[in-house]
Amino acid sequence: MSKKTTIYDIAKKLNITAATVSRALNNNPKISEATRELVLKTAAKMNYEQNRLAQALKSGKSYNVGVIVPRIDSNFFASVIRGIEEELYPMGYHVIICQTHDQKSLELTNINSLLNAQVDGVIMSISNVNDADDEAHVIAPKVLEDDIFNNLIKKNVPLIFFDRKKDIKGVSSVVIDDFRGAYDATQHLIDQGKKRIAHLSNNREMEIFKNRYLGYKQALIDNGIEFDESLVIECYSKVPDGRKVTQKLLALDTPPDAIFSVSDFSALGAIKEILAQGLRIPEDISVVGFSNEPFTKFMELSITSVDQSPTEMGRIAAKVFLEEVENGNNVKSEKHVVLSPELMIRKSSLSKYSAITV
Amino acid sequence: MSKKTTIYDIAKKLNITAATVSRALNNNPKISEATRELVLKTAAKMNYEQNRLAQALKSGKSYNVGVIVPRIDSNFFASVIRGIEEELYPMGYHVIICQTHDQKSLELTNINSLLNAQVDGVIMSISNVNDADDEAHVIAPKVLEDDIFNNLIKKNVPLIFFDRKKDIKGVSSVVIDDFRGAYDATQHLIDQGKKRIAHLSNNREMEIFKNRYLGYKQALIDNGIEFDESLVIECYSKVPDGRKVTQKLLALDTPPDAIFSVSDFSALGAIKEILAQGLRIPEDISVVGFSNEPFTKFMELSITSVDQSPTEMGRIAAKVFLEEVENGNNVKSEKHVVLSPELMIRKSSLSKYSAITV
DNA sequence: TATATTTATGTAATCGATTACTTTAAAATC
DNA sequence: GATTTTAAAGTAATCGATTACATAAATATA
Repeated sequence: MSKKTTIYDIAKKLNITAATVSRALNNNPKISEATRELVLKTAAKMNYEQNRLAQALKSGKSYNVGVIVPRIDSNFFASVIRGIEEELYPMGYHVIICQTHDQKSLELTNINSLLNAQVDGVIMSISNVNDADDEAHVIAPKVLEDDIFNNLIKKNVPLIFFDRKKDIKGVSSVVIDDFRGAYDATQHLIDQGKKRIAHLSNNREMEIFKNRYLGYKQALIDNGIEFDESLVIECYSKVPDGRKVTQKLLALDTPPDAIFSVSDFSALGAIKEILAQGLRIPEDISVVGFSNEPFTKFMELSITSVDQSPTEMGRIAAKVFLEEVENGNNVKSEKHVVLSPELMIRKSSLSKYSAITV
Repeated sequence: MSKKTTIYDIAKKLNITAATVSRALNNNPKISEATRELVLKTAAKMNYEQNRLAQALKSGKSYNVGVIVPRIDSNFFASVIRGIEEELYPMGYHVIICQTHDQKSLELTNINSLLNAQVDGVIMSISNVNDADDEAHVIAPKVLEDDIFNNLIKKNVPLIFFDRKKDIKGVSSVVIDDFRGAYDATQHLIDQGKKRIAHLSNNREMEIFKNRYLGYKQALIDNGIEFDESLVIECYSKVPDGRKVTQKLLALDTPPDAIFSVSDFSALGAIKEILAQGLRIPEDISVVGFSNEPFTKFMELSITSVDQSPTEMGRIAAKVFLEEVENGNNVKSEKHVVLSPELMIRKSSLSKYSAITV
């Protein structure tokens, strides 16, 4: 009952060979119109469906693409994935999604596992280095940070970074202009009359966080505001972490009058702490986040944030992948796409009468 | 350079046959310890990696499992997926995630596409019927609602529903006790002194929404409160929709003093509308949501909600799948797991001095 | 020592689809 | 009518791994 029909079944029924059936199904020109129609009709009648595994084995292409993200439970990554899917599904590709939960060890495991599954490419946002990694060392003692990706590159499997990238020869990337996003956010705070702007950063070995830091710094300098290193604190992009470090900032002799965070989640933590201490937002302290997560808009006290057009980012990453696949083994030319960020101005930073973006 | 080593390469190098190599790699007992070690060492040296496509073709198992959800951009579904992954990854399975965005047409497309990819099973939460579906009719004119799943069942591909299920012979499911979750939430509101409790429902052709509705109703009856149909409104599980229908509720001659919503998102919409109209929460109106999305805890005005232990739900769904796979073609015995919900009491419904859960 | 029994390996088919190469038959050309 | 060209279909190898069956070599038993 559940045995699947193969081209051999069709061939037998029609008294022709499997080769002919295959040609008919693949629109091969070397076949008569009559047999093609006959095969097509019979195939439909017999409920034939191509076995993609066999096809994949023969062609060396699995039509599966791996997508590795820190977590899918964030609007940003979910939206990027949606963009990727929108672009790849119509081309016959499937997307295998892997989460690293920001653990390097899982990143390694995932890549090997995808490689093993014969994916035709990997689109990923790299993880923050923050696990003890003991386990990883047991599993793969000698694998260094860069070897993870070299493994992919050696096998000629297209790799595309988005958002959290790394400069690796031959690897393309799609990011937003983080420097500008941070610059604009900081400039906005200055425009609102803020003078002592703190910065919730994150691991600055990662380009996105380094660039946001630099954009923030440059905006201060360009406005003649002294840069104060003590107002820059690193913390994970989580609510409790944001809250914890804000506590420290508020305990300073001269606490900040604004906070620009690299993450909406730590920005939310900051807000909770500020309100808990009985301070007013934005009158006493303004807050700006990054990523434009939906909750920033939902909050009663809506949060100003930098939009990264994630769906667009995903679509473009997918397009770059498709280009590389078509290029095949040709000399791989890196492609680097930089999208423009957009500041969404909301209540958490709007001191005056200006308009709210959304 | 990038040609992958196969067992034939290893065989040639060692002057043995591929069969022997295969046996050595698969821990087949019919082989000498000496050759096994030799093969293993050589394989490692030659960077051998098994081609899963070939293996899949031979065994008829792809070691891919499809997971279909309305959207991944919700903590609930993302957590279920995480649970599934935690259980399946160690067993060598990969998870292909598909989103339907609550469109039946996409549900159909996804299932066919997964079938085509030779997945070993499908774990899914069905979609709400809410698209015009014109496109779907063009693509697959005659496919009726139930045929979608029959297609899977006929091919003997294990299907497991979670959360949003449907009663289909031979199909297992993992859900929470929605009736109880709703009953507990409503009872809680009554305990807080509320007497006129509205209910934001959703398409009650779906079991989960029907059961939540029934639980709500039963709690009223058990407490001697008259059930008022005009206080029950259906709306999509989205913020703007929740807000819209709340507007109607507040415009009633006798507006409600509490709202129990089947969704945290529509609950949030309700809260926005209530506050916008200058009413107080929970003094004037209490609000309880469903799903325990993280934002319900994050809000300054935290939202009472029903937790569905999504990670657990995912793990169990995966386990049920594994059981069915092991059972193979044996008579399939349906398995129906029902998890217990937990009411998380927070500010949005806490009139008195009782304790907040989290 | 001859025979029976293990043990280790080889041979070849299989999973389903594709494709270079060949063959057959029909149509075109001289 | 004989020969060349073209169209359509067949043959068989291939992708990489697995495995039932066959065989050879080593060991145990009589």
